[in-house]
Amino acid sequence: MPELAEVEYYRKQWEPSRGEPVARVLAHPKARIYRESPASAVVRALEGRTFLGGRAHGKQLLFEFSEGAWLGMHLGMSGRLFAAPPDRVPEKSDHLALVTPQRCLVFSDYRMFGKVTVEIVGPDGTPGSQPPAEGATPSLPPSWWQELPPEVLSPGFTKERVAAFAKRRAKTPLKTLLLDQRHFPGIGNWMADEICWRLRIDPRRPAGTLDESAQASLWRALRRVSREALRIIGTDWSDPPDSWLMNHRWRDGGICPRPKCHAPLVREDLRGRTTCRCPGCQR
DNA sequence: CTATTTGTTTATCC
DNA sequence: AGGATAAACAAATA
Repeated sequence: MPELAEVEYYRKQWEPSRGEPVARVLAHPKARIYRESPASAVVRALEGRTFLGGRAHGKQLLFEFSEGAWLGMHLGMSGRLFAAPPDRVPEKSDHLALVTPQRCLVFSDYRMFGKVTVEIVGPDGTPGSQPPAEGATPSLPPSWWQELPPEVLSPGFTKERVAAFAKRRAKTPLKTLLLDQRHFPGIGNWMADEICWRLRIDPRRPAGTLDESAQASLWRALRRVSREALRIIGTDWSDPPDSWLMNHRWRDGGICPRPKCHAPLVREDLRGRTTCRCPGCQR
């Protein structure tokens, strides 16, 4: 489910525990989310350390703990984060729970397309199993985090990057292009459809058919949708206004919300993903 | 019982 | 080499 705005919302759910010690870590050893870092390693790395807070980058999450411990996370299709009372009895899909004096921080993911990773990073940024010395400088994030592409709302995300990518993948449908996390981190299925719809461009259109002005429009629409989604959904999961395609895309018989269009929306498969478009205003 | 799902990775072919 | 494509992963919900 989660795209960049939902991921940001989930990140915030653990924030109230900033500064709290992790007394106990509950991890289901057989869960597929531990396919990279075994549950035992996650427990060992986090138990007894202090939770220092989290950050989001597109669909990626990174939580920091004292003494250079970092918990990486991807929510997959069905992952979600929430805070519960500290005496919570874990439910079936609660694959990871961090128990602090005040709360139980839960990662729940019934489909288990999500994953967690854990890494201990030395004060010089090198991965190491030894905790840094007392009074050491704060550790840097793991290298994989530092190598992520520029976020869509960051200065590094330029029109030129978008144009170059569209040119290189000229035959790829625009919607498929937008789902590429190496270039558009955090854009998922509904945001990609929303962006194409705002541009009035058919999501099946080859990316190479966009001229310079359409590429610039793409850059703007992508950033506007991201910014507004973060503001509306990322803060408290409010519903976007009905002027957005999103509120109409899943219902059978949905109608295009664009003023003076109101054509029936079409839902069909595009490269394996359900895609919603308006045949009336998207060309 | 069948179809569907807001995601990523991997294998395979070109 | 790198792009295109389909399948695999897994479980709840309609």
